[in-house]
Amino acid sequence: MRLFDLNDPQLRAVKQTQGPVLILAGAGTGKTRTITARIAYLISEGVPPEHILAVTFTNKAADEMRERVAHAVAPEKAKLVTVSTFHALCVRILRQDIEKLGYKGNFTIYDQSDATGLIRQIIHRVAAKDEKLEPSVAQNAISKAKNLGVDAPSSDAETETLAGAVFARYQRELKRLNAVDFDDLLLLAVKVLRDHDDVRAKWRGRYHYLMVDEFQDTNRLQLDLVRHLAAGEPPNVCVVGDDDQSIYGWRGADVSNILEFERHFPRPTVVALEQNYRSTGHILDLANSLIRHNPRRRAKRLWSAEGEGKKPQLVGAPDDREEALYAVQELHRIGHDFAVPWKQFAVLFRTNAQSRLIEEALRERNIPYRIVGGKSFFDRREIKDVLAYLSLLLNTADDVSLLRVIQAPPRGIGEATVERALDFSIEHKCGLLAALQHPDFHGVLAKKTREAIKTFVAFLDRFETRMFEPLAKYADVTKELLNESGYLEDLKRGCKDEAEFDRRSEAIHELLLDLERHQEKSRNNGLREFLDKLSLDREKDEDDKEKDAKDGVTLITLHAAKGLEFDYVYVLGLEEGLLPHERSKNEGTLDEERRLLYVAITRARKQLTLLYCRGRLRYGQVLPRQASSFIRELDTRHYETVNWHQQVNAPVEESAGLSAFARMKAMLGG
DNA sequence: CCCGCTGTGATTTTT
DNA sequence: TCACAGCGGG
Repeated sequence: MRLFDLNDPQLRAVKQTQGPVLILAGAGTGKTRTITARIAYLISEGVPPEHILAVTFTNKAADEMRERVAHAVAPEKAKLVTVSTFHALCVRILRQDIEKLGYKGNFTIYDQSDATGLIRQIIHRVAAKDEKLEPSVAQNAISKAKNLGVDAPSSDAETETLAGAVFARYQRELKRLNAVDFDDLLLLAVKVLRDHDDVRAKWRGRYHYLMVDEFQDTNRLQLDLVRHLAAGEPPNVCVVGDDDQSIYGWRGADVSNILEFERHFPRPTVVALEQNYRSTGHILDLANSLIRHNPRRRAKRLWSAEGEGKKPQLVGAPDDREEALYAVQELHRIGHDFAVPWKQFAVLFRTNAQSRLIEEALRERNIPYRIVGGKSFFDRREIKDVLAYLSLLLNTADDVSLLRVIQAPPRGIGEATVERALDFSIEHKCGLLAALQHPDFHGVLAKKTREAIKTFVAFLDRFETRMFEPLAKYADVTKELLNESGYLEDLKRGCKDEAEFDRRSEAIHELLLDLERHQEKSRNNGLREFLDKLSLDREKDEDDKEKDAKDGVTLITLHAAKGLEFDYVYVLGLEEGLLPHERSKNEGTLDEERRLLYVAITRARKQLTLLYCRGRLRYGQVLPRQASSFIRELDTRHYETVNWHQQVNAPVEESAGLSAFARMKAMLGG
């Protein structure tokens, strides 16, 4: 690592290896480079690389850091550094020590939708006829509680409520299924470290230097985890983050972790990185002028050595259609006139629904685009089905997977039978698979159903044996399983046309290829690892080449844009009620809304356009809108207001009549 | 089992 | 308006 590439504060952060260190890394200030340099420096100072642990939130960040470490130090040393996400780290801890908590080591990890399904089931079972509870609402509440370290309703009174009862039941069911959800990974890891001195000692002995990225996004459990892992007195914990970019409070992230770092780790070295290498001056000053209005924050001021640049623009459009047309027309013009590749442009918005008008406008002009987010590869039905088969073979107590598998394909075990088996399993406190096989259960069934169950159970047995035979190839066995179960046939039957079946079976094929590659690399226990990795990393790694080659405008939510940067950025919907969002007023999270806009502004390298409209089509009606109160907080010296009527000199389009109408309507409404 | 009807609710979503 | 879950009928 070339330390002379670093600026003074960065260098200070790198060289302070002992005790707690807080690096306040403003947007675009070279955070990752500083962390990487610090790891390299530790190694150059003689710290064994296997004693270094770096924790991130996303797999993407972990991959990136791993790669950069590999470039900074000798490969054989880089390999020994542990770079992991919070969740993956917890899986490692739990795979070794979860038995101390009464789970089995081969537990299944439920993703969001698995968990939702289970909660839906439980509500169905627990709720009285006149009671209603949205599964997602319950799931959110449960998640929030768990993120605070609570693993059961805190009082009898609470258990009396439907939500409380569902919570209690959900935790109990998970344990019975030998399954954990994402929050459990943290919760249980903290628990096992907290309650078992030997476990804590083991993990503390392993890592002597801890680094945590995006510390402003940590929740209470994650802070607890760090505290349990941090060894030494004072502990060598280096956290990196930016309180101004804390935008995940609604998911349990607790800014006070970074704001009150000194309380958790006394007498830290605090270094602020303020020199920004991304944006031009006006953009940074605009961002500074906004974020200044937040009361609780660590003072810092981004600056650039690269000059003022172009002033950001503020555009007020008559309605959302015009807003979209304006943004697209502008980026089209710039892209065209200056031959800027489309991937240097991004359109940012608060809610996913806002992307539609932009999409339409881009399509009209034949401009390629990509939408970040949306349905992932692993949410696809056929992929979930195959993974359910594999999970079930590894953990036959996993009823959620069993329920999925039992009806894909339909095999003569219908809903009624499953319902009865479920009741039986609850009554007799056994798993669903055990219930299906129980002689007492068979008593009440028709002969045909009994036979169907026998066939199914025998089928599972057979493939369990084959899958875990020595030298068995997982991918091959799975292929046979999908054929022999009739799954593929059923999949084909369910497809509208040949093309759809090709798409779906191709997806499965890809998955199995991944599995094959994975098994070749890892020795034993490879299937569990494979499933773990998939549950924790939803990103289907497209070929990097493919990704790079693809050019297109990025359409992305404000949240998802954090950490990214683009030459030209358009931020839509700076309106009261949208940004800040309506709900933030009730929830008292105006600061976080402000940070959200701050994050958006600081994404731009060269040029920034902020847009709002006076009327927005919502639920079929044009509603009058007011410009965001945040606009008043922006320093007028650092942006210019675009006069709509003068600016819009575009060729008259078919939309002209409509927009005049909309404008009139908006005027009348406002 | 599949389809279409009806009612409902509608931020953000690293893992 | 629109998407989607939950249902009743064919």
